[in-house]
Parts: sequence; C-alpha cells; structure tokens
Amino acid sequence: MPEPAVTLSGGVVVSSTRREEVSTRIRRALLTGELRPGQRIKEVHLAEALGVSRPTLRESLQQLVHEGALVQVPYKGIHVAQPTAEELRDVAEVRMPLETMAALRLARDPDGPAMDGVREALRVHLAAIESGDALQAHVTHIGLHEAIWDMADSPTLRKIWPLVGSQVHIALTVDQAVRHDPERDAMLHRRLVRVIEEGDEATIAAEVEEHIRRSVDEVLRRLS
Amino acid sequence: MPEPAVTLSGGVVVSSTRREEVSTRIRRALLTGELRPGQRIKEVHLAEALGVSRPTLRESLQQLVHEGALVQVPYKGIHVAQPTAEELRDVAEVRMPLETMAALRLARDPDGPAMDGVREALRVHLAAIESGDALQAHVTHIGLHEAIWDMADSPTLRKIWPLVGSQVHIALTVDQAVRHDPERDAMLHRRLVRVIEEGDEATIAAEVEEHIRRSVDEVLRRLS
DNA sequence: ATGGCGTAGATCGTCAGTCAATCTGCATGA
DNA sequence: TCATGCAGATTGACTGACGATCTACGCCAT
Repeated sequence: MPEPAVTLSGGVVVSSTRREEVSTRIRRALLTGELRPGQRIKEVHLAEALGVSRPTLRESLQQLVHEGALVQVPYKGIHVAQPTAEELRDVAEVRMPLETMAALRLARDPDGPAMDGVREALRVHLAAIESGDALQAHVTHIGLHEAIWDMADSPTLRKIWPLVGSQVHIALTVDQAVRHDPERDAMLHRRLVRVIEEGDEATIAAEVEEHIRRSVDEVLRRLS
Repeated sequence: MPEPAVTLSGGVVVSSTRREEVSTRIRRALLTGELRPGQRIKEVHLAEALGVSRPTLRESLQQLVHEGALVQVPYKGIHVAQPTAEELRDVAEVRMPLETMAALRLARDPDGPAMDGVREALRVHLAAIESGDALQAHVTHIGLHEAIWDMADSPTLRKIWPLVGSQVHIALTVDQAVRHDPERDAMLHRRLVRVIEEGDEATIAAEVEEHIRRSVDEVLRRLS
C-alpha cells in the first residue's frame, strides 16, 4: 500500500517507478526555486525528505547530474548548477539552431495538433503573466519553449531539451525576481508563435535567433 | 586492496569512482560489439561480470540509458538501443547543424591545438584503415567525429555528443561488418578535415552536411 | 600571534542481503 | 484453440553497514 505521493512542494506525481517520480519532484523543486542555484544537496537529508532510500535517490540524482541541472564532484557532493556567463552564452549558441529547427518543423503544419499544443502553452503562459504570479510566469515561460521542442516531434530534440532547458531555467531564475516588463514578455512570445504560424522560413529563423539572443543578453546584463 | 581493473574486454580503466569506471567499460563494450544492438542486459549477470554491486551498476546503466545507448522498460529490463530508420534520420538532422557549428568553431583557429587534436584523430583513423582492422577503423571513425565535437570547446556540445554519438555508433555497427570501401572512407574524412582547415564557412557547412547525409543514407540503404 | 599540519567528524561511494512488484512462459481447463 | 492462472525469473527498492574522501577545527612549532 503506497502512501499518497508527496513532493517537496506538496504536489502529486504519477510514474511507474519511484526513480522517475523523484526526478520529477526534484525538477519541480528546481523550477519553483525550492532548490536554488549553487545550493548544496545532502543525500540523506533529501532522501528522507522525499521518502526514498539513498540508492534510489542516487539513481535519480544521476539523471539530473547528467542533464546538467545538478553538478557532482566525487566525494564532495552535489549542488545545483550555477552556470557562468560564458556557459550561458554557449548554451544559447547551441540552442539557436535547434530551436529554429523545431520551429521550422512546427511551421510545416500550422493547423495541426502540434501547433495546437504550442498555442495552448502560449495561452497558459499569457494567463500566468496576466495573473501577476511571477513564479507561475517563469514556469510557463519555460513550458512554452519546452512545448516548441516537444511538439516538433523529434526524439533527438526531446532528449536534448533537458540539457538546454535546465540551463535556460537556471539563467531565468536569476532574472525572475526582478522580472520587470510582463507586457513586453507577453508581446515577444505572442509574436514568436505568430511568426511560426505564418510559416516563412527565413523570418522564423531570424525571430527565434533574435528571441534567444535577446533573452540571454538580458540575463547577462543583469548578472553583471 | 582493489584487484586490478578488468573490463568486459580486458582493458584497464582509471577513474575516481567505480560508477564512471563501469560506464566507460560498458561504452567500450558497445564500441567493440561485445554488447550488440538489441541485446538484453541482465543486471545480476553484468554486475558479477564487472565485479560491482547491483546499485553501482544501476547508477551506471542509468547514465547510459539517459544517453540513449541503452533502452530501459520498467520491470522488463534494459537492452542495447536499436534505432529505427526514422530515428537515425532524426539524429542525422539534429547532428548536421551541431557538427557544422563545431567545425566552424574549429575553423576559427586552423593552426591551434584544437585542430591538432582533430588532425591527430584523423591520423589515427587513417592508420586503422590502413591496418585493415575493421573494428579499430570503426572505433577511430567515431573517435574522429567525437574529436570534432570535443575540440570545438563548447561544454554544451560536449554534453550533447553522447546522445548523438551513441546513435551514430550503433548505426555504423550495422555497417561495420560489410565495410566495403576503406579507400573512399579515408578520402572522405581527409577531405572533411581539409575543408575545415581551409576555413570557408559555406564550404564547411556544405561538406559537413553532405558527409552526414551520405553516411546516414548508406546505413539506411544497408538496413533495407 | 600566526601559519602549517594532523586528527575527528561529516558526507559520499560502495557493498551485501533481502523483499516486493512486475513480467514471461508454460501448463491447465473450458 | 484460446483464455486463464500459476510459478519462475528479473527488476525495483529498502535497510544497514563499512571504507574512502573531504572539510574544519585545534594543536604545535616558529
């Protein structure tokens, strides 16, 4: 009789294995800021908090380490990643061609279920902005970009997303607290989706690149 | 008193943790064909063969599963990945812009240590071809492409490489047995490196894309 | 007083043994 | 013949423990 699943933050997760469940909960904790960049993670502590054994927790952590969300130094411990400005630029550079590819794939069927998924993610994000909940806006912002990668229906892009997404998320976490211009954020993402819908390849590529460049530039400015 | 490290294939691996050691050994076993596409992996068996406990082995497997080299189905088991034609095409599509990016970065300093590394990898590959050892030629072929990704000095590309490289490797494993034209293989890779050295961006992009396209096409033809 | 060094505590890495959950294959009966 | 159910095999997960390694504190020599 498993007791009801309880996350670090109180939500519920369904998954066929505990390991996946734990990974999901930790990812969520990262998203909500319950685990902050640079924060040290102690195995026994976290295992207890999550109600799993250390071996199981370690399998989960292994996965997140591999995604780059966590950093592991043998015998020293695990801490939440804290990318340098250089690393953020690097991620952005790789992200551009891939997110462009995803957008171009989506544009091939602007009325299909894939774009519906993206539009839905946009709608949710706009609603979150509207509500004034900065945390929710952050989560749905990542969610929109994830949807673009996910709905492009490429297994390889799906596997790469966590590597990129975790860094994007951490980068934006810094930004989140001082989130200054929700209107502009809403406008930019509406435009991004509209450009994809319209389907002109060159315009899409330019828009995606510009979107990413602008985003990383803002974060880097705030970091310095 | 740890006894001397013995791989599945008899080599020696140095690493600060057993987990990394085991991951490396399994990767090597995949490269050498000791573990073949589709093959089932039994935990107790493999743990015993590698001389580690099940939890430690499971942490290693977790990592390889995440890289896509292995596939895990809850309660059914783990087997070596066996990508479909569709998946191979998908990997190739993602691989193109990234390997192009890596090549372009290398081209910025054609006389630097990075390109030295690539040239060295090419030299090793050519030697392997010369020697007539098909297995070694396969390993060094992957090694050359890995060098291109690695020497580009992008942490993000380095993190993505295993995801792509494992699929490339598996795809070429199919090919390996019937490796038919070593001369052509040598010529193509010599040319690839030369084009990077010469540094014309458009030519590099075209050459890398052509190289990848040709490679995946050949594999797919042989698959059908 | 200050700086290098060694020891103690904390934490991680790893192991062995055990039990529960789930899948697979075979035998059984309608 | 086909569905059903049981038994063996394998994975998923836990407990408890021990050695390996890092970190911090206190001690000693200068």
